[in-house]
Amino acid sequence: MSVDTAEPSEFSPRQNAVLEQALRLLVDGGEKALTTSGVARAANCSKESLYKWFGDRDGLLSAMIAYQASKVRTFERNGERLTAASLHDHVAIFARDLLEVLAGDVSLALNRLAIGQSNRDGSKLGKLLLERGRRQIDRRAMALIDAGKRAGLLRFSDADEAYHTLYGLVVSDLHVRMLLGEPGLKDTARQAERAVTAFLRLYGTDKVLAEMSVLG
Amino acid sequence: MSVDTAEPSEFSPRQNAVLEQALRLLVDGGEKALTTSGVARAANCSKESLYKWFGDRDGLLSAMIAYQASKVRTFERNGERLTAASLHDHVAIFARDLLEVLAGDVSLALNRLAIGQSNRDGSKLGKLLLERGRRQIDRRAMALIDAGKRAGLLRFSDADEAYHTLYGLVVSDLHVRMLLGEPGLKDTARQAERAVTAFLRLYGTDKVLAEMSVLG
DNA sequence: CACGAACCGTACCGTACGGTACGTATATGG
DNA sequence: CCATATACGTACCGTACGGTACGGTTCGTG
Repeated sequence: MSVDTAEPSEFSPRQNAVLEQALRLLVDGGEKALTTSGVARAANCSKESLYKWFGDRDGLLSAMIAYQASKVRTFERNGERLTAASLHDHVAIFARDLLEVLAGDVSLALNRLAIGQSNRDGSKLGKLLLERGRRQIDRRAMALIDAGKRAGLLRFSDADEAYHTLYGLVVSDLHVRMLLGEPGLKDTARQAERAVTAFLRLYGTDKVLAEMSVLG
Repeated sequence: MSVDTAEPSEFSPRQNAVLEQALRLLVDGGEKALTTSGVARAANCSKESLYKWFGDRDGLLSAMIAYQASKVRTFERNGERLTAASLHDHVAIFARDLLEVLAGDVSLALNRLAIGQSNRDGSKLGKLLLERGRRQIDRRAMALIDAGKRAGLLRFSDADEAYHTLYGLVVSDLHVRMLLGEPGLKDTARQAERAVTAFLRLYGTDKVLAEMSVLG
């Protein structure tokens, strides 16, 4: 297992600026618009530099994913003591954040890119996206539900199973629908609230369930 | 609202054979391998016929989706009286079928194709895929949970909400992971069973819950 | 049989992309 | 002030694709 040191800056500032422009091109026009000439033009750099820095086009794509992942930082959980109410709130916030991340322009564009290439390159980009992009949010969620269990508020045998249940309740088919381009999927608040209620009903201990029946 | 007459054969047999070959090319090599010349060669037809039948490349892609959707037929529900046990079984079967469909070679390839093009063509293919490919399975599920409600086994106010919850419980992030190329996601039986249990716990009436606590 | 429609195979065209090479400018260091 | 490195901009090359044109073949029909 490799050490998890997210290098402070995997690329030089100049290279970061180039990757930023590349992401912008990708978001605006899809993969077709992401040509090496286009990136060079948009970023005011030469194609020769592009190839020197990133090897080839696939290297550029990988670098874009790595760069974007390095930008997203999910704040660490503080060690406060959880109550039924605060657990509910934290899960709700997680749900909303998750939906917000998945619905982001850049996230959607990168997922589309990786999915489009996944049966050509042996899903190299897909693996990268899952590892670099999802680990953060996974860890945050796992820490949260683990804390809920330690506080006697959640009950489960397999934390991974519980997390995937939560994920499914929150996201449902929204991610794929957004990836397919379906518009007007912005009512995240209601969706998140429903998911939290269902999750707590499934995995909450009596303490939590009592609180819920009082409130709802 | 348009009449839902799935024409017995939207295309001629010859054209169906061509579309079959095109799907095979797409499944094997991804979008990059799906060239007009390649399709013509694989199907022993001329490019001229291709353009005559389908207009242009996008027309071919749309035709592939329509053709594949027309092949998938989900048997109608019979009107038998539901019991707690048979409801459980039917939902479990639905869950397994859903996962099996989503994990299919052709389904994954077409979803990847539509997603890859979704921010270029105004998500024309994505819309097509959702409308033609999902309506069948949606209707089947809605009919099932409606029957469960009429039999006094399920309780919910919004059938659409209940269905999306079931969908999320069954699929979780498996679909996107498969689209990204993650291998070894074949343990559908356990996943389906977990989803059914959770769904019935959320939406089952006392009748169902009693039965469940007896069984496990 | 003759005619025409549909179709096959191939050759062809324009374009656009990935990748490379070269000439020039800027800056850093001795 | 010179030398070296780095990077910019442009031009260039090979290739491969979408789309079109054309000659030859099959087949149904009057």
